[in-house]
Amino acid sequence: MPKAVAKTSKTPSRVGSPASGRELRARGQRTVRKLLDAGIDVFGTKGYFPARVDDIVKVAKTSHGTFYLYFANKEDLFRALVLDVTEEIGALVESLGPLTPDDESFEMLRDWLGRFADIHRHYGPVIKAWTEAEIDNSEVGRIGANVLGDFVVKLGQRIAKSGAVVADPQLAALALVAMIERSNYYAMSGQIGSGKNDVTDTLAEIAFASLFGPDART
Amino acid sequence: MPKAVAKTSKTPSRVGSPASGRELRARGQRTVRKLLDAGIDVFGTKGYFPARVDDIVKVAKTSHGTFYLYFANKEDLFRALVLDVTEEIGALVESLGPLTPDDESFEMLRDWLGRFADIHRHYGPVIKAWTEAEIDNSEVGRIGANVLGDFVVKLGQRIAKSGAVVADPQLAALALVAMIERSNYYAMSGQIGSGKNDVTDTLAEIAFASLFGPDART
Amino acid sequence: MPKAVAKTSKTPSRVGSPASGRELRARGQRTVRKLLDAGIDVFGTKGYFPARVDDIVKVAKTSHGTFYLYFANKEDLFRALVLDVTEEIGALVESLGPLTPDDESFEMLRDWLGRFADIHRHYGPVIKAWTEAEIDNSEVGRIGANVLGDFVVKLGQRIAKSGAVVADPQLAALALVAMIERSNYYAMSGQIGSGKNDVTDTLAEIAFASLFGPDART
Amino acid sequence: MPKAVAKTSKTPSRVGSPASGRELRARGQRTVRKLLDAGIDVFGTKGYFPARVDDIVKVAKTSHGTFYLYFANKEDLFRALVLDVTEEIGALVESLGPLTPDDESFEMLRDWLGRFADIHRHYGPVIKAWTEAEIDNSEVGRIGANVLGDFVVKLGQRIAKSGAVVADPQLAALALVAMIERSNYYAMSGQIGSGKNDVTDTLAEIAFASLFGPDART
DNA sequence: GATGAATGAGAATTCATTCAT
DNA sequence: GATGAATGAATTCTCATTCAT
Repeated sequence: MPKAVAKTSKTPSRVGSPASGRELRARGQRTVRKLLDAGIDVFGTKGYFPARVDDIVKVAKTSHGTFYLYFANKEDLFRALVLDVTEEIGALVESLGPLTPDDESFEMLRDWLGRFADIHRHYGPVIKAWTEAEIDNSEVGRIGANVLGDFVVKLGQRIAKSGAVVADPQLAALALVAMIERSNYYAMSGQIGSGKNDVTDTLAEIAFASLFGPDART
Repeated sequence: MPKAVAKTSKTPSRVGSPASGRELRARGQRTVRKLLDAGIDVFGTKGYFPARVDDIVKVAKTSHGTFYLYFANKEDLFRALVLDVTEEIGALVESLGPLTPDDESFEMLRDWLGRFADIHRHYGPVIKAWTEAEIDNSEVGRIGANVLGDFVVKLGQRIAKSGAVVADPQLAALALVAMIERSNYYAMSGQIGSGKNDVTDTLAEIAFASLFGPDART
Repeated sequence: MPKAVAKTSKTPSRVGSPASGRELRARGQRTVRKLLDAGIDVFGTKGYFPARVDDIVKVAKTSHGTFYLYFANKEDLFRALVLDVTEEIGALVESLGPLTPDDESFEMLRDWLGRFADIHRHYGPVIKAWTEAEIDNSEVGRIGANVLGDFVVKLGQRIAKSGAVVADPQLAALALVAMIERSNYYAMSGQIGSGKNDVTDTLAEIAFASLFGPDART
Repeated sequence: MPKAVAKTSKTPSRVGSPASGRELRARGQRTVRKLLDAGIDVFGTKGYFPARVDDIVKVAKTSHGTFYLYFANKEDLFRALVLDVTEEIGALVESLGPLTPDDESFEMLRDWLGRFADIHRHYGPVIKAWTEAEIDNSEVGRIGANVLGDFVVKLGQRIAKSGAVVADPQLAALALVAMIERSNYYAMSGQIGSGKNDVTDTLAEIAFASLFGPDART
């Protein structure tokens, strides 16, 4: 079983510019945490653009003034969140093992997809918003693209080495990543009745079958 | 090969509320068309939320006042566009033939995906924005969900009847639809170097292989 | 019984500037009439300021262009209406007979108030709007004030000559005019259940009693 | 003589929706007050419809943003003012004593009318605008009708009990209320040269005489 | 550290008026 | 004479950001 991912409220790796360089005491840390959590909440509920600083502030039960004490603006807070996801997913991607047409590899893939789903469930809102792409022309869009890009490249390599007969491993990887990401998105937004495990199983099944055929695992 | 879909400037099926009920003369029709096309353009360039009525008006080379003569607001114009796509995709979905483990069926599927890609290329911006989900809690989100929903159901039926061994045809269908939609999205937003045909081929390949194995077609 | 007043659709004494000086043929006259009637209607329903040229045009079943063919703007049409009422009321005021503490005079007063009510019923909307006073600093307000002013003066003279014991005949006249005008206004706007005759009777009664006491007519 | 009514700057009973629920500190209260006072001023000067939020804001020496911090829009501020007047007039109406054909009762009535005039002088603009009727179909119109309605009913009861010979006490009350309200209105809008006391005296005189005859008080 | 209040630039919307057919 | 369409100036309203306490 995958080690659960989300340390919901871990103090963020880096905080927005205004506070940068400043050492935060316990109280400050708590406030920042409240704001970040509120961000996940609000971005998830309304989406990136419709989200108002006011909404975040209300959910976090703080004031406007306080918000700008720790973040330069909405995007700044968002960036902080994105960096967190990026890190988590980056680590996950690195951990993807080789693909071979046997049961063991299938299990590995399924577990791995389960961990991906865990991340998605927690940071879903952020991923969704960031998928909304070119946000304000900012770097955020690019970061997102990079993460997915790394994912695609890694999976492409695994496919290439797997001996599976696919015309273009990179493109195949891209299609599979698209499938994995979107399916989890649908699952998260409650558009699917089925639970997480079913979805994960199906994704593993399809990905595996598309490479080695439906009969590769007994 | 299917004749490409988008008659960019076909008269829209339904026009926004303000103009509703009014019979439009040639001139009016031209203006509405200019606005709709400008909408596709601007939504594609900046995304739904950052798009300003002002941008649309500039591209359409009309005045602000004229815009509100035909549409109640940005969302109204967007809805008109969505209805168009919805119609096109709905028709396309209906035309999906049975899936069988032979070359002919594979060709059929690839052609069909090609047509999907055509629609996507033209209405991409709209689909993207609408996929970006429940815009403003409006009905638009729901419409989108329905269209994709129909797609999933139809594909699910085809899979169930195909004799392929999949645990849950509906879930599998959903994953494949997710893959198809997102891959085209990546392709459209230029995040992929490869051309349309490659992407379509790969999608057909994966979808087919996931059902019948990589060796089903000679 | 008073000769009813409203020749609803008589061609207006003077038409708005754009058409001024031009001789109107039958068709034109009909159009002007439709617009004036629509004006009464719309001003009555929504009030002067909230009334839109568009509303008037719709009620009159004409086009925007046509409106401006005959009137310089909303105020111009309104002015035309006001002139009509002004004329009617002016004539009525002139016809007010002497007040004496006898039955005959009471009858006369009641009839006279009945004729006032008739005018009010037909042109009520206009009077109401014009009472809204200083419309756009225009002359319209002043016209209205003048008409009421003439009314007050005339009644003041009648009171002064009547031998009634009132401290200040002019002020008393003003108070009575206020009463008469407003009561009819309430009656017109349907805020009173009672019919026209009751209201007229009551007004006559009060006005008479306030001058000669409740027992003056037996 | 009654102590004049209007504490121009009393804290308003209820504030517009946006601020609702929020507890206002001293500073905020002052701002709301400034806006309300500015409202009275501007509505008085230009009338309800021609008044621009911009005008109010300028008079109040605040910013646009601040206005919308406390009121949803022009109508909202207006409603707040109307509620204030409503309250004041409601209380006044309750305090009207019995009418009897003697000097004391006459004095009472005159004093009472004086207090009415005081309210009218201060809130005149508001009363005027609101009397201008059903503004935007909003509840405001109805509130106004209610207040005047209460007034009419109360006065009607007093008349019925007074033993005066009037055909229909309710209608008579209505006519008198119409007279009182309108006369004060004329007085306020400077259309009358005479001072407040003269007007009040005349109103008392007429009302009294219409019930008991000109000779009821010595 | 924290907060309520204030601000103003930018976006949306309305509507009287003009124009081409 | 009549009309549908176009226009843009004037207004309303929103919301990120700053400020004083």
